[in-house]
Amino acid sequence: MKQDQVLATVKNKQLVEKRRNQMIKGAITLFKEKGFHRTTTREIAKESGFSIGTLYEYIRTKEDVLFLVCDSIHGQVRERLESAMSIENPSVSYLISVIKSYFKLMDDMQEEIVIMYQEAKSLKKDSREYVLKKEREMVNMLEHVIITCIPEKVTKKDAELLANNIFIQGQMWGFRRWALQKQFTLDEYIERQTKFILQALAIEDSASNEAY
Amino acid sequence: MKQDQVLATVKNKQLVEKRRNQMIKGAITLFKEKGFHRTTTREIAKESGFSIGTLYEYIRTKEDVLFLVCDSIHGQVRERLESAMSIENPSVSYLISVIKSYFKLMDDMQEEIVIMYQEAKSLKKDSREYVLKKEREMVNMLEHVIITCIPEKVTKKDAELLANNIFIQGQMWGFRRWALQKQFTLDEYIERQTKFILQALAIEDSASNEAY
Amino acid sequence: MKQDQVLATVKNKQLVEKRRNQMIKGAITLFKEKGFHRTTTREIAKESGFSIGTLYEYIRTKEDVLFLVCDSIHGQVRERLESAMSIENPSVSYLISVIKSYFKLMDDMQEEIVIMYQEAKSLKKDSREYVLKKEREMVNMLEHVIITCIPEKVTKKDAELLANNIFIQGQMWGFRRWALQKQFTLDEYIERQTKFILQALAIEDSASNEAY
Amino acid sequence: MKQDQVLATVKNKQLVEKRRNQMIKGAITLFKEKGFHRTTTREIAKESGFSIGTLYEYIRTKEDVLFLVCDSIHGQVRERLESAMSIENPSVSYLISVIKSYFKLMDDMQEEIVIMYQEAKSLKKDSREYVLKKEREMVNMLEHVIITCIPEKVTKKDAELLANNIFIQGQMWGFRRWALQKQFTLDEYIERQTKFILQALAIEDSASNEAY
DNA sequence: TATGAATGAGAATTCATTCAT
DNA sequence: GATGAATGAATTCTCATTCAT
Repeated sequence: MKQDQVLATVKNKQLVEKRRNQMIKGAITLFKEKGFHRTTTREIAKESGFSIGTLYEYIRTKEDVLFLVCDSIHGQVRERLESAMSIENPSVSYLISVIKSYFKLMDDMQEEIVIMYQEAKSLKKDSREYVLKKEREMVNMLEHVIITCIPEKVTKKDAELLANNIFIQGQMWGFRRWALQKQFTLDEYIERQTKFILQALAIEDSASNEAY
Repeated sequence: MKQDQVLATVKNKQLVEKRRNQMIKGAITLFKEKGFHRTTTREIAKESGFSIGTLYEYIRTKEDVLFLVCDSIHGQVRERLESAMSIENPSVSYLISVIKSYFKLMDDMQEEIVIMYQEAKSLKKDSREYVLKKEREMVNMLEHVIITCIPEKVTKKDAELLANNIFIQGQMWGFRRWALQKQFTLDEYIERQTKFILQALAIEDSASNEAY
Repeated sequence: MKQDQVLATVKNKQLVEKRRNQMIKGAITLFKEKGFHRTTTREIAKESGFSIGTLYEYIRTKEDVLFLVCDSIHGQVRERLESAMSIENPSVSYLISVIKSYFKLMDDMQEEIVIMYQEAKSLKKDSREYVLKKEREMVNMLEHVIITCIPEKVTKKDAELLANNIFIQGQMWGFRRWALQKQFTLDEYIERQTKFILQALAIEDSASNEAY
Repeated sequence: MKQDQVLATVKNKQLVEKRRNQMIKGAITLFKEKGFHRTTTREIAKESGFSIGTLYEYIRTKEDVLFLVCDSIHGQVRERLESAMSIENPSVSYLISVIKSYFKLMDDMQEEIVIMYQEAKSLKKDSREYVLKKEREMVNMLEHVIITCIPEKVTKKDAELLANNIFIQGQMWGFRRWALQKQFTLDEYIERQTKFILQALAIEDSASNEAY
């Protein structure tokens, strides 16, 4: 984990991890409410259950908190995505199930995703690139599934674009919830988006139906 | 235009419009560089070519600048989208041309779109809702084109989802440029996304090819 | 009148007087509401019925407005006090009637008096001294009445102190209205204060009763 | 003490009290010179011996400083008045001594009294009412002494008015010092005012003389 | 004379960060 | 390791005053 990019004064590794988790939890709660810029370090410290002095024993700057938050969110997303992908053999229905898992995951983590979207630009170059790299890895995971599941249906570039499309359609669910969640239930949304994807690839509906 | 939601001390309407345009231009330049929060009102005034005092003759609060910027961007997008849509009879190739225009538009306005995405949440409730309403209208325009061009191919809900997909795919081009613009030229991106869309609707490729 | 201490750009004397009267009227209205410091020159101009530019054709600084206001209030008080004093022969009942007139006057001008009390210290040295001199003149008028009406009852110093007492008892009526005006009607207040004054001078009550 | 109406960020109660006392001292010095509105928070901080940041750890707004100052002055006045009143049996000479103490007190605190008079109106409703209530209590203390010392000489209403008169005659000494302190020494002022009061109540001079 | 747009010094307040205890 | 008081640069916003038209 590249959490170590963020320097702590405290040496005890376990303690650092424990405190940072408190911090991330507290910060996410606050960032959801008021965003990064409108949240003060004092508030983060308080919400995390320790003093402002202690907060600064575990980070160097306020931006570090944002980085830890982004990193943590990515970690969670990745972990869950990996666990959804680890087992099965490549097949259309496996692809469908991965898409479904990903969309459900995005539903669970709506607010975290919104935070990342809106605040990541406040990271400074290095951290931002690190976060983007992580994101790219996730898109690559989707791309990989597409390629392995339906190799004869897509070119590399198709898969790439498709992976990006799926990726942001998942984010869109949370990001544009005020528009989408009025019109669709999550299952409906998943079903329809999946149908579009499969049809775009000229994959028979039957496969889709089976998967459900 | 609901620019009048923002109160000015200065009475001369023409002057207000002129100065606000200077202001919007200056602010966009700065917001592109450093975002809304990191830009100071003094910088905005300077970049706009007048003093801080003058700035505040034309707005009430810093947030007003953001609102004016968002409103202006929406206005531009809408105007160009309308001019791309006004003329022709509904047809598949017309649909294709609208999609193309929209994507090109999003390419032109990449940075403005990014600003809106990342900063609109800093608007307070009223303004935010106003901006969202404008956005919804634009999605509706796309939806309307879809429905009128290929009525027999889509249900209302299909059209709705599709319009949202197209909408964010356009934004994605700017938003995820670091990923996409390495892999695709704009034309390639348009062509491939269009292909996916048409195939998803089981519309013959020929139509697509014709349009190009 | 020493209004000429305040310089105007405009030369036409009549116009200057007219505009200044508008100005004083407007300013008093506003000062009553929010005090001198919380009132802006723009508000004064607006309330007076002309533009900020015009305002500054008739004064040099904001403080000038305050001076004009204080001067005007004093002028009014003095004028009314003089008219209450001009006619009669000295006598106890004349003294009583002057006291009564003065208290009634203070009742009429409560708010103006409060303004003067609270804001005069914002005048700069010169103006403040001028205003204080005017005030002293008014106390002198009361003192003069006392001395001429009851020469055998008071020494010079007694009269002086008494005049001051009466002067501030009149102001107190407006100044401490939240306390006094709950407990006393104006007439009652006048009657009781008069009684105290006369008794302090060992003047028979009969005189007081006659006067009423 | 209702100093707690003013919120501090700092938790240590003793420190809060210490710093606020520094602050009140500094503020009074400055308010005497230039009044509340012309004094900046930075000046207050500097005069108090700490930084502007520290100042704001102990208050929320500039107005809080004014409230603290008024509250403190009232506290001092009350304390001294109470200590002047606590001991003796009711009697005319006791009344005389209380009046004397009060006038001496007003002499000592002239400038503070002037501050309160001129600036209290800048407090917002809640605080202003709180301050007025305190003032009323002080008048009540005087009234109580009057009633207990010379019950057969005054009605309730007489006592009430008298207490108000004494109260403002004390304030007048500082408030109109430019007029009074040229003509009278403090002792002379006290003696003469006392004489007027007693005569107004038809109390023999002998009592007055005894008391001196 | 009248107007009102422009100016910028100045004010209150915030908040990330440090450091002595 | 933990605390929280202290700091002051930075920020938003105001408003008296000027001056070209």
